[in-house]
Amino acid sequence: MEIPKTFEFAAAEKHWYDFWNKKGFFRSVPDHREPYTVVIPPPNVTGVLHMGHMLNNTIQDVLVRRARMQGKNACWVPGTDHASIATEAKVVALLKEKGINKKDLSREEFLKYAWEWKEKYGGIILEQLKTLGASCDWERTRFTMEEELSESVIDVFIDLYKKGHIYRGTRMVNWDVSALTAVSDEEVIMKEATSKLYYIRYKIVQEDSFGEGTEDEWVTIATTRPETILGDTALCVHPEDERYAKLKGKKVIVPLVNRAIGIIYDEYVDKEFGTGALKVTPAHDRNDYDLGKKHKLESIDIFNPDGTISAAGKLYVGKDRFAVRKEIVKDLEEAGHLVKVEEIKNNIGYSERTNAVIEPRLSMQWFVSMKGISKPALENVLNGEIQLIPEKFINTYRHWMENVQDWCVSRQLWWGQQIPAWYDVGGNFVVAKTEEEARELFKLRTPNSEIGTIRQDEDVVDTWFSSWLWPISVFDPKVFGGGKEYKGNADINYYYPTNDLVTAPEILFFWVARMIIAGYEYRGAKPFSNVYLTGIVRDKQGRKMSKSLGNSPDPLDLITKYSADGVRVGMLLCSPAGNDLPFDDSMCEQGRNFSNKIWNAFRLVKGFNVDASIEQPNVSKVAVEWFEVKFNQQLEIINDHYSKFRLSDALMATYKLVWDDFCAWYLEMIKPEFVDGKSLPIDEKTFSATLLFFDKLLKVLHPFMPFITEELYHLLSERKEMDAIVVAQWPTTEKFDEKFIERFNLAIEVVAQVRNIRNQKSIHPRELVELMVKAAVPDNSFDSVIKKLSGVSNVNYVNEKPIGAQGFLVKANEYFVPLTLNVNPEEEKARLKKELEYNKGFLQSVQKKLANEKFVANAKPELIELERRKQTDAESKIKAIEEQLSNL
RNA sequence: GGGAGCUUAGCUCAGCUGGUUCAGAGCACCUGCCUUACAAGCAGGGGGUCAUAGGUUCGAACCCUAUAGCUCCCACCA
Repeated sequence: MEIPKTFEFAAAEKHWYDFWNKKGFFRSVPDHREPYTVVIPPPNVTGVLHMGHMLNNTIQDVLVRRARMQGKNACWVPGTDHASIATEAKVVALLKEKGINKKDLSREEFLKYAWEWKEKYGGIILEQLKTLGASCDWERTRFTMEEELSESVIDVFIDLYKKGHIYRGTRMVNWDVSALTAVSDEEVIMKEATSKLYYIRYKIVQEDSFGEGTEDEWVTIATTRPETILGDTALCVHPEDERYAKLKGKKVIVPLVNRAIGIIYDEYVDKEFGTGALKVTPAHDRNDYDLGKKHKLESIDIFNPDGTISAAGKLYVGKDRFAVRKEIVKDLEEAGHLVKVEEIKNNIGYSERTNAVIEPRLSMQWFVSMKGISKPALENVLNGEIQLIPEKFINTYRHWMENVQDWCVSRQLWWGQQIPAWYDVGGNFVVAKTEEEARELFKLRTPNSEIGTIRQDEDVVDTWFSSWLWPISVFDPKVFGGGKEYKGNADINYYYPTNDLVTAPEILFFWVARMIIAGYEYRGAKPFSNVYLTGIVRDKQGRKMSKSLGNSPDPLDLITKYSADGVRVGMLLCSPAGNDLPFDDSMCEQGRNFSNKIWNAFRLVKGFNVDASIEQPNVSKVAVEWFEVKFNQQLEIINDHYSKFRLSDALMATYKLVWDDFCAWYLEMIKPEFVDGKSLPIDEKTFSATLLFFDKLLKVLHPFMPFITEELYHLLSERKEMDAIVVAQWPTTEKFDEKFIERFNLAIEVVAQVRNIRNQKSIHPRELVELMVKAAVPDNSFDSVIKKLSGVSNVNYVNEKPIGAQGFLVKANEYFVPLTLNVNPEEEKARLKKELEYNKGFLQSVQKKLANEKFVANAKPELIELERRKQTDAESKIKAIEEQLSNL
């Protein structure tokens, strides 16, 4: 049967994925083996696979597959995240298209739509991961908002509240005017922008006057947000600023609204910035808020939640803040209050989810107090209990943890876990799981009074407040079972702590840090031992791949075009941990070509005719011996790369082992000759050794290229029912003779040199040449190799340089290829002279080193010995070249 | 404004505690090859003042200092 020239991957990928799944190879249940556990960073349930996921999940799959082959009980838990803001926004938008306004729906109705939509479109991404080959235990698939997991979130909220780590308070929060919710500091993205700085003058009046200023005196302030003057309640200057000494005992009038406000003095003001005078709007600026608290100022909230001016603003009511900014500038100018406008660079916060400009807003929210509970999370990263890879992220992590701010966890949304707080009509609240429990708590508090209707807090918790439990709750949704005595179920006791977490550095604080915090709080142990932080996938121009730029290829298209194995290899080829990955299709092409190379090596081996009666030729014997050694040497290197999470390096070492060592050298050595239009048969010994090598190589390749390796594993030999490479044993390293490789490398160099001469002289591949060797200590062990691989008919050992031959040197040995034609003495002379010059220079530098007393005194003995050897080597080399030259 | 890191071949990156296993790899490039496993290939080859300037050392890509450029993180200058 004719085997196709290229690997037909599409059918094979589907076939083998189904096979693995059906046989339950990805399934993990606790047993006696050592566990190896990874929890997936749950993608957004509404998400679609993008290049970042591809990189991330390829890495996880490589780690998981290798661990599985190492005999560990590998468990990779998949799942999705409910992503409250993103999903709610999506559902709201979808409803809008249908002509339904969220405002017209009850919470229950809205949630019904949301769930319907989740059931229909959610989790597509998990299906897509299967095409990549992800070996997750799909029976363990979890969703952060499923009932059990939600319950654990509520339990944890209540528990933290009881412990005093959660509090409710009015704070200045980041308000997303588009999603109509508070967001945490981490969800605000600061971007530098060029803004206008408006200089606006306020009229000065006597303190006791009420607006009717008589003096024509002014004070000018600078602001980038002129619309907020509607909420001004003071003007602030530096206490030592003489320019404003005249303000003592005065007031100023807020333009347009004509409200008289007082002057406060505070060192917070930077005298150099603007005019040194600052308007204070406590309701709409974090600093102003602090000033307001300090100086007991009134706070006027001039905005509605959606960013329009509220009634309290008095003017422009109902209009959007940015429209008002334009309008008010015009009005101020007309009224003669606008002094000048400057351009400045400043930072503006945008919502991570909706990209709306964040509005600082005073509101009542729930917070997690971070200082106390985050302590072990910092300590255990600093002391190496949890490793960050690459290490450079430790600094960032520490900085964040040392300056950690309280975490605003309430969100004014419906999609998520509803905060378990209950209010009575008087606005008093208790934190309880159910209404009944809440009532009891109220009763305990005020035993004598009647509890009327109570209502639950409308808000939900931040998504990260649920996903920070992920490494625990996927195994034991009870998390802590409501008490300290809770020991956890069998799963969590077996799988926790997990081993490796693979994720993007962007969510180091959002998620990773918080999982560590929750891990120590609720399991008294780290959630994982290693955190592998991937880079960001960028396009050729270095831009981040994003939907809006349209510069991201569709991963599924890539898989169709280059095969899943090809794409996996492509992703991993140049992505050391923490390095950005400049993505290019050509990398996948390289991956695809590699899998084709492997396929063709298989075609060759499969085509061998075995003849048990023939003896093993010497060249094959040497080849087998050499590859045995080479494989062990390389496997050791590959294992070492893995242990350091250097996956690109592990892949490259594997790539070269297969392509160069196995295909280019080994197979070429053992390949039977071709005579009379037919390939000669191969001996039994060599053949079985080759199959064994191939088998080992496939295993080492498997984590990177699961599909083709499984296919070939079965094509290479008959396999039993449950014998599959996915669960095969990772090859063990055996002792090897490094010296043998060194000796063989000399033969490789001779082959390369002869080939070079053939190339230069355009000698046809089928035309054989002779090779003569002049060596002090002849070693003919590799003559058969040299003959076969460089088209040499005979290797002759001689004492004199032959006439009319082109020579080269390997170490101190001289080699000659006699050429009847084509030898140009002048060229040869020039070549030799150049080589002589180089060696003389080299010798000189070595001699200089050895003559240096300080070097001899300070350098290590081995090093000096090495230098001495170099010296004698160079000397004999020079002698040989000089002889050749004189002979010419 | 504070902090961290980076700068090595056309591109992407290795180069461990200073010493030819120190100037490397893959891709790209150039030159030959349609040699019955593979043209998605084979053989060979050319590319680098290791960002710049000083210093330490017998010896520096590696250590120190300064300079330039880039990247990221954190931060309430209106």
